[in-house]
Amino acid sequence: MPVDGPAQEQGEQLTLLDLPAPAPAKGRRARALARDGVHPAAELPVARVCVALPPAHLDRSFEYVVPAAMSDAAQPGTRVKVRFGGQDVDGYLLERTEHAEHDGTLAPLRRVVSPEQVLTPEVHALARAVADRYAGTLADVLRLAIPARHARVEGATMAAAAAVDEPHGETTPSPATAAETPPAVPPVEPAPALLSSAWQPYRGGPAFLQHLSAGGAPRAVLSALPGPAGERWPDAIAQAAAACLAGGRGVLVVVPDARDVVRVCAALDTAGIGPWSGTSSGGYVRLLADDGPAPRYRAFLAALRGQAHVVVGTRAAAFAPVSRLGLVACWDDGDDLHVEPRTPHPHVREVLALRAAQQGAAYLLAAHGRTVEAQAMVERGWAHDVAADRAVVRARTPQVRALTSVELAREGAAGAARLPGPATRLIRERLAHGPVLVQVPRAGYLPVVACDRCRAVARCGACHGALALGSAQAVPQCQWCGRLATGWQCAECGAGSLRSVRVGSDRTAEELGRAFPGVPVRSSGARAAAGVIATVPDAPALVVATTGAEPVCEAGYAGAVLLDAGVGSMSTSLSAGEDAVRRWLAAAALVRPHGEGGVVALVGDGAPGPTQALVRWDPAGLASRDLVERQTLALPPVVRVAAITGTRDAVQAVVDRLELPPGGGVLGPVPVTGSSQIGVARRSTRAPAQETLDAEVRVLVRAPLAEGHALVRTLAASLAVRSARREGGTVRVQVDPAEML
DNA sequence: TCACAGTAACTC
DNA sequence: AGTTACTGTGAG
Repeated sequence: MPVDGPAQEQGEQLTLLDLPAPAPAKGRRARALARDGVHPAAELPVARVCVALPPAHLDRSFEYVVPAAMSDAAQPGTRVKVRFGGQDVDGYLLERTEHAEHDGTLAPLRRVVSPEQVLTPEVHALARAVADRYAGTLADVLRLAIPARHARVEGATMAAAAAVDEPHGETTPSPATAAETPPAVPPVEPAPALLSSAWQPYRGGPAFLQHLSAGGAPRAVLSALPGPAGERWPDAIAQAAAACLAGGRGVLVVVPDARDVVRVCAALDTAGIGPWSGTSSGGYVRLLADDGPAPRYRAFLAALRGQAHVVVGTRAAAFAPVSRLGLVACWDDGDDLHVEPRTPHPHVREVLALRAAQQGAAYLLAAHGRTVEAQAMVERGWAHDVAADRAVVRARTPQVRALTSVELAREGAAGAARLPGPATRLIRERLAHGPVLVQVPRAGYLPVVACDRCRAVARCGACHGALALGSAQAVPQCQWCGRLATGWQCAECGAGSLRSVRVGSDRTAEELGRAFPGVPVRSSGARAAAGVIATVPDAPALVVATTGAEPVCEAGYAGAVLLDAGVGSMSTSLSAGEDAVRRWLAAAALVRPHGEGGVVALVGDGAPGPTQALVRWDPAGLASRDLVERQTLALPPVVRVAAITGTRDAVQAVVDRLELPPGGGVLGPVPVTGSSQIGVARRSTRAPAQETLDAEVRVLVRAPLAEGHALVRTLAASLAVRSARREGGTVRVQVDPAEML
């Protein structure tokens, strides 16, 4: 490989001899470089490079001369090292051109880091579109899209890759032709019985698959049904993948977490699509940050080289280079794990939508619940609503009962208990037939503690953080600064004793153990002793789980109890109702159908809309009503909104420069309180009291959807000015902010 | 007069 | 971001 050795030394020399750059005419450039010993590549001597630096005003390409010695290796999409502003920086070679647009002297590329073309033209276009959609930079998005290089993995798989791509031992692939005509994905013939069984119950389901395998680009929002093994959502996705492969195209599946990746991979196995073996071509790879750098890069390369035809992964996998992409699929788009925590915070649902449009791929959004954004896609006519008839829904789902305080009034005092009589009786009855799931909305043990006399929430005397009580603790501890609240006194009334106002999952498990002696109790959750449990056997047991950590029971739970319905469904967040329904449905979908005795009880006073949506198993109806409301209130997703959060002066400066499009407007600034301030407190060392409450404000800017591009463009421009001028303070921008108000 | 810091501008 | 060029003040 002539990439690392002589080429690098030549680069070093060049910089030493480089001229101060007094903007000579283009003809002189070649002569100057030749005098310095650089021979520009005979063909396409100019490289356009994206430098991997964060500042917003650097979000454009820079041109470099390609030395002849690097010409073969310096292909579009490779990682390169370039001299930029007096230092060596990493970058991506975007394009080779004949002539430079830049008037000054071009510096030479210093080094081609590896000949691997990790940035494909498709992913480049996607990353650009995502940056433009989210007021971010290409460099920021590429940081999310392309995993860190792992040289050993690259080296180890190089020979094998060459062998697969070029059976006759040609080690220098011709990238130009490879990009234009990617290797065809050989059609896979799945077992016919499995081809579409999971799609049969849905109106328009078989048609979607047919369209897909015929090479079309249908778009669907699927209301997933609970079902027997082989017909659950992972099977539906696997069968769609099989249909796509049958048409000779590749597949990308993005799910919220690693557990879902495992489920989809298992379903792919049963659908006749095995894991990529590493030696041959075909099969799926899993692409997760959780797997660590080496396996992750290995999977990335397998997809890049067209060896693996299916990629299953978590949010960053939305950018995976799948050759001949025919289908992008996302499971449960309402899960906030689909929002990238790093700037510019793109959402998988939107990334995949941009990608499907750019690459002519089919689009599948599948979930038990329904987000307003998905509903908007349906009502806008962009995607088909693929759902089962009401009769099928009723046959497949458990009976749902809402045990609200009205329902329980005749129970008297016992009705107000956290686990009222009817719920206890339901659990006892269902335990005779199998495991019963108990969903609790919060982890831990007595997570919120209040004054015993006046019921004010107990807060830390030093920093005002919320107090919590761990299971082995007698003294509550501050969740912000960690101090033990010994000798606590209520700031409101001066009383000295505490009580719990919300009860967590650990405590629930204890209480249930006492209420049902002899019944095994298992706890599942990130903070449970056994962690998150994947599956439980079909045997009588109480399974206590926090939301999102519900184990699957292959035979289905005999019943489920969803506790504290009011906790999640009545917050001030815009999507609180939708989120609550999504969590409830996730648990209820694990329960046997009504015909087999499956019953679900929702305990507590949830908001009426979400409660009805669960009882009627109609999340789309709720989403549709929410969408109407958003329309009348001019709220997203009917309008484009961006939240600008940070120190007051900095936010103000950014807002003042905006050239709002017609119909656009500014809301705020308002002081920020609550969770986003906790983040600040955690980051800014100790002594949070002063700094934390220091003027953090939030401004919301909005514009009609048709002006969304203009809004984001002016926002990006203002941020570019901010970074160029090095304005002080902090500013965070989030387009489509999840939490509002 | 030189020194050094604060700052403005640029990076192919 | 990081580097360099260029103002402006200060002590000698």
